[in-house]
Amino acid sequence: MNYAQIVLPLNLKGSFTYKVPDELISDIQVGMRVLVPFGGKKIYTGIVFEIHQNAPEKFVAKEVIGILDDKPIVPQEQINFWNWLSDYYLCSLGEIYRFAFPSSLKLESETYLKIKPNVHIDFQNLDVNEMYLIQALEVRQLINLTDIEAFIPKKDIIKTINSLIDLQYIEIDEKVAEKYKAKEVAYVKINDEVLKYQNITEILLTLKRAQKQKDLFLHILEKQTENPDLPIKKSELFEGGYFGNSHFKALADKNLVEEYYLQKDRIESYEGEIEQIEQLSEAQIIAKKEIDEAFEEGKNVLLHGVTSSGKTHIYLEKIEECINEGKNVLFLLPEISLTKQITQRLEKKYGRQLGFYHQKLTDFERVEVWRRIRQNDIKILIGTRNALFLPYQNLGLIIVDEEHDSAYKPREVSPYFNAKDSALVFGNFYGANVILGSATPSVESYYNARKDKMKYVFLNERFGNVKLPEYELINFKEAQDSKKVSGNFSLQLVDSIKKVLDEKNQVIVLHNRRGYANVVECESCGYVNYCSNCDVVMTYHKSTNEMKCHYCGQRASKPKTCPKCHSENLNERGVGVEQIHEEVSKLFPDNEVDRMDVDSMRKKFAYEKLYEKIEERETDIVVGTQMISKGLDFDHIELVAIPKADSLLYVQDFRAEERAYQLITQVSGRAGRVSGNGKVFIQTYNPDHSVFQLLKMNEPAKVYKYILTERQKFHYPPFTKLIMIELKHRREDKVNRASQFLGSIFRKYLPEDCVLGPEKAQIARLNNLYQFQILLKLPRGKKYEEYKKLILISLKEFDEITAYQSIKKGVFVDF
DNA sequence: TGGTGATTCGGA
DNA sequence: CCGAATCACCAT
Repeated sequence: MNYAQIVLPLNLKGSFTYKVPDELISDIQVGMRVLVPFGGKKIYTGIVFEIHQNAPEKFVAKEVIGILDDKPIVPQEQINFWNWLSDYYLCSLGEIYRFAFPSSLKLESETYLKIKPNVHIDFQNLDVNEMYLIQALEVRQLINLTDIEAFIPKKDIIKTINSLIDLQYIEIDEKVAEKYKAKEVAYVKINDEVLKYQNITEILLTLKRAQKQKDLFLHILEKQTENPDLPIKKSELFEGGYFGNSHFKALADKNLVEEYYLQKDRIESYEGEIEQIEQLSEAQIIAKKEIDEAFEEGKNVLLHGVTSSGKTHIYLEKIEECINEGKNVLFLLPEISLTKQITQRLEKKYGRQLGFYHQKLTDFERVEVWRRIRQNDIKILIGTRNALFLPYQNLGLIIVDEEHDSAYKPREVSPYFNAKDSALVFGNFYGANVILGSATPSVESYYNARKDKMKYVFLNERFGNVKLPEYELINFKEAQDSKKVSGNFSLQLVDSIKKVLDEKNQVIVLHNRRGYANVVECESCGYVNYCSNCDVVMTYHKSTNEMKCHYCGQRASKPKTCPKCHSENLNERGVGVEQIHEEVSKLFPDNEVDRMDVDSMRKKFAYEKLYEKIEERETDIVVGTQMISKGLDFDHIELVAIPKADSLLYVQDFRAEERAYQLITQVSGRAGRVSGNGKVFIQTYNPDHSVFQLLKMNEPAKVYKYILTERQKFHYPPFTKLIMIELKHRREDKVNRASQFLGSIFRKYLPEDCVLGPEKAQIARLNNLYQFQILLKLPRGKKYEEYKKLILISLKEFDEITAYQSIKKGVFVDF
């Protein structure tokens, strides 16, 4: 007897055992998709993770229904990777599977209704809904459950179906249908027979009384002879409106031309010129050499290149080398909107061998990329974190660009994994080299590189030896005391900006807080507007004149009077980016000032439009949130201003300083990219703060040394490992008790100083769920593995308490 | 008391 | 995660 371990696309621990029927045993292989029944009568697409002969003892295994692939769709390297992810991040294989696969590849059975054969239906005794359903079934034979909603009220559906089943009139059926459909495009050509055996002049004679048909025939013939390998699109013929489909049809009826179909990629590839890469600078050559050496030793690389140092040049060289060795490349980016520069350059060089994979593709587009990767049709794949799950054949190089970016580990979607760290392991499974690149590496990566776990390669100069921007700290307290301020801007800053604008250059103003004012408060009774779903005050957005909750998205209109005491003295407190934008517009009325944040970029192509506006220098000042630190590589930005820099540091998070450093450095990098005269103004009440002082020195090593010392002092990563467990429930008392209990289990197994909490989460209630957190601070190395086993035991012990099963639990490794 | 919506539980 | 089973509550 043969059995298989199957992973199902459900959030369930581990894999499930199924019997492999004898007729399938010769075809089934690890990594293939199979159809299996699960639960009541549903059929799912599972992945074969193992084939063995051990009959289960505690239950009777169901049988595999069928195999969907003729060769494995998940390569062994991916299977290893999934197992590692599930083990390291304490998440289930099912979760990973659901995340990894486009849903068109995960077929699920759908429930259909049909009329039982040979029944006599007595319409007299049916109610209206039952009548509708029967009539619909008589017309359509099969009806999908969701379609019924169109003609029966939702609440009556179950009742209607059940009663008809009781009457033995209808039955339920499960069907699995292929979802993916190739897109087909019509092409035309001259009938082969015509070309071989007939005389063109004769044909033209027969067409002499149909001028348009004749013209069309000649048009197609001409195109075809001109370039026999280039298929002619049918739609192309009708462009300009001279020919119509009737002309074509007439020719086709005479068997002179024919129509054929080709499957078309949904994603258009670049088909323009192919270009060579530019020469590397001296510094780049040295850096590249160091990378080569590291790869020889089998080491991965952290490429720390200051802004505009031309990391991309080096990537391009390494990509080229890898391709020449016949291997493929995976290029990871934190988000797809940043692809512009890199893709433009790669497209010109590799054309059709380039593929994209990211969250914005439709499902069918994803499937097409899947197939092309599987057929080894794509040499370079540019993608976001979900591109780690494509079925690569022969991966030689992985590049993780902007490796510090937090988009590599979003907290909102499960499974919770960090794509940057995972890429290193993934590369290992494939025997591929990995480069992590950034102008501001994460402290963890920097530490690992310095500890020789990776090779540290530092590119300390901008390309073409352009000078790095200069930092200037403005003591805002002093400016205020000497009355040299206008709102949130010191006169010194205003003058500096003016100077840059006078030279027809551009300015960036960073203020990392959305909305207009943080809080609207009643002056007489102190009332503030809380979100009804979350324990969070709502932010005032002036542009849309509404209050928004930034966590659950709820909106409300702005109160004109205090809802509690009806006072009209409503006070706006806390400065948001909208307010800074308004201020800047007033300070520089003759200049064009634009705002860039998630709220103003919501409209379609808003980003593209603004990007172009800046590029064409129609915009003089861009005011924005952290968004402006990414991808805005323009030649004429000479000044970056951060009017309220302290707000970047006042965040309750041990990474606050790291983040502030990264954000300021990234946004500064936009200044003086060509001129080398870039200036960065940081307005602060604490000009002596270490982060600001260190930034000013422009010596990254000192910044990292400072942050690492702090981290070591307070036992934070990279010196310890953090695991955070979050419990959520609608009822506060229940989740409170549950987290106390879980905390006590942890304390039973782990040393006291490893367990912190439970505590109310910073946002105690989110979307009507109360949340509590337990933080585990664990030692690194061998001890960690030991402790992790104990954590697993603890979590299992907790799961066994039935009363707490309704509590939602999230486990975040490397929090 | 039966019907409805919410909660819990098992799945191979 | 999904559906079946069970539970809790309310109107009749």
